[in-house]
Amino acid sequence: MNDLTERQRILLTLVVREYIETAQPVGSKTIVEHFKLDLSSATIRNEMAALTEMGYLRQPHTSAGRVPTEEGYRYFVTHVVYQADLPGSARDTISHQFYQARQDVEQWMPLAASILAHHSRAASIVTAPHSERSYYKHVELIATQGRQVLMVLVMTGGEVSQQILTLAEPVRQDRLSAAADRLNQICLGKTTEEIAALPPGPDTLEKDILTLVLQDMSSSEQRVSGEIYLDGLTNVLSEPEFLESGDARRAVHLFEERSLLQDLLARTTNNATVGGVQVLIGGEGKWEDLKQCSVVLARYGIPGLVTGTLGVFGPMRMPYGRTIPTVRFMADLLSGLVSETMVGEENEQQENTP
Amino acid sequence: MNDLTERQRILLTLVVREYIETAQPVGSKTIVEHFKLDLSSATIRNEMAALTEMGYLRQPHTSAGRVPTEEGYRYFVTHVVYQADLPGSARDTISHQFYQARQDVEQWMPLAASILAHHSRAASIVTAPHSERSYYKHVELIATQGRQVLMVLVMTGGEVSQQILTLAEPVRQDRLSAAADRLNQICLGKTTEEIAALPPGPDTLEKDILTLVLQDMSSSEQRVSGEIYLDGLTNVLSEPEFLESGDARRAVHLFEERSLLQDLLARTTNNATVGGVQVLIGGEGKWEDLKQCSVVLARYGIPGLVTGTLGVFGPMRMPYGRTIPTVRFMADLLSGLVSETMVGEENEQQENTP
DNA sequence: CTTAGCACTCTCGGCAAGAGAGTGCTAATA
DNA sequence: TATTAGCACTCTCTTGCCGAGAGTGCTAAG
Repeated sequence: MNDLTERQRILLTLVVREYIETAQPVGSKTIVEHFKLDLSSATIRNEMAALTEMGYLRQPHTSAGRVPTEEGYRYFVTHVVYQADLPGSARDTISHQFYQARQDVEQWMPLAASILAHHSRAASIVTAPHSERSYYKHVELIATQGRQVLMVLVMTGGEVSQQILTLAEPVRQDRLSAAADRLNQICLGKTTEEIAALPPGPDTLEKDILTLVLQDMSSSEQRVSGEIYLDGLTNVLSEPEFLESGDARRAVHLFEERSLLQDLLARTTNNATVGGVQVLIGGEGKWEDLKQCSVVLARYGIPGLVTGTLGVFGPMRMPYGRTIPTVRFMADLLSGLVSETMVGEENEQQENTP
Repeated sequence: MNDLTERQRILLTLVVREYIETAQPVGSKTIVEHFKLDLSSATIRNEMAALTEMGYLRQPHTSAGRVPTEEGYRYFVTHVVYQADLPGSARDTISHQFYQARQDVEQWMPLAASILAHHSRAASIVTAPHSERSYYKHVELIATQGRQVLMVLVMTGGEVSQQILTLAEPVRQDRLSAAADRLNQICLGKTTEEIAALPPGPDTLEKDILTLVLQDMSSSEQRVSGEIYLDGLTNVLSEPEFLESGDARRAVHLFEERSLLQDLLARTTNNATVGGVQVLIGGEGKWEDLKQCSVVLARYGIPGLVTGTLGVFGPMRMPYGRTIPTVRFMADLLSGLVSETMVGEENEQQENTP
């Protein structure tokens, strides 16, 4: 693959850059004029023919300019922009936005999605951090009308889940509180297995609740990711390649169908690339719905403990030079937030100047 | 407005129905053939001319069939389908789906959105129930690394909010738990004002937390609605009127920009209609982005206490006959769920066979 | 190896012609 | 008086065609 001459590499880069910007097939003349090369258009044509031969460019029809192929984008991404860094000014803006929202944990994920969408001018996906193992922290029982009880379960790491429990007969709030207190003493910090192994107490109310707690914790462990946040769909829809063809619908469909999205995100777990950012170009033959699209993904968090995924989705003609560094930076930033917030077990104190 | 003859009403209904189904301007001949009327197309033409004169129909161009105007849809909605009922089979299906998810409170809203989207074949909006007044229920403090503390605040009704608190110096978990316990004893069931009026204690940690609690509770009170759930965007995007024109983008934009959405939803608060379902046709001159669209909205919950909004968004050419009853039914269903789950203060027990 | 020149190919916008759909009007009819 | 058949008219949509424009590939010369 690396059989490109220096000039061919430069040329390919120029074509990709130009096409990304204009969405028009780019011709030899355009290149010469636009970039003031000391070459004639005929030379460029020869080189372009070579690049086309090699599979990096293609022509929509005989007399049109060239358009990058998936291979062409791939070359561009891996050899040219992959190592690019986010400009300091952008880093500062983003950090600042997060600093302002630092208190409001619930804002983090939507904010991350919004920033990603805005900076990459495409659609963004962010999943909330998710623990592979759940540790019991606290349960709360709230009496509602009739025989129904609202259970709020807090797990270490701050994951909260709510369930409704219907009892055989009404129970007063004070008895519920007492039951919750006892469970909290018994279960604090325990894993699913440890709780399951506890000797069953005499109280049926407590047994019922424990069952529900276990169910909740294990279903949380079985989930692949935390909640999914999306933003910036409009950015994608306004791209020319989506305006007409029905591809837009297919792409949005992928976004709405959570199971498909999960499938896509799962990809990052197995298949990590240097620097953590992974670029899927044109669905890589696996996702029919992503034919004309690219996805830039990264994983964040503490590997093996709490992790999440974030990424950007857009047309194949995507400003990778800005998207990739942004995704990388956001992943680092969220990793930082997660490890600061992560609840260690009796971890040493650790100073952190803001 | 009611100056329509019986035959004109029927005809208008037929035209609207036909157009909703085919998305094509409907001509006099089509009507006669399709509905086997004992009239000639010439008669239909005369009546159509009259309806056009009155503003219920219009012609895209001289020699095309007729298309309903906004007025036409409005007539159709108020005089024809508004009172329609959801078929029993659909009611059963929906009830069943909710019954299966009854335990999982967190599933309710996404499920409602999904069902609405599916049954109305359009995009759906559901806001989580939201209390106008917050009552303190429980606070949970979780030590994380360094000087940061994760605070989980549970309010009556089951609203949960999370915040990060950065302390002047590290504090151990047991001290945090003690502080939380004290606050929970003092504040249980209190409103924002009552908590604000409490005499300040000596402990700075507790004071800090109380400040944050108050801030959280009042910001929750100031919000107009709970979290917003969307679904079924793809349904809308695949409608022919959105496939081409850039209107799709504008509509999706409305969906993404939460502030616009809030604005739209706020409408239902002031301006309720009989039966609770409100239909906005063509933006009603107020929302430029909704030019070609309609929105069917309803409010659910317990008025003055906990309420939420739900609705459907689609092209003006929407199957109102199915959408309106579905929205009404879902609103009733969610109202039921909310009032069952709602935490009364020492409310009497009340039997409820499932 | 580079470049000027040229024939060739393909798209796209404009234009005209014909088909098709649907209307409005008029005059005849029940 | 209400309905209907008939007909001329209008407008859109498709098709085919033409020429302009853009870009290429090839060849031959520098």
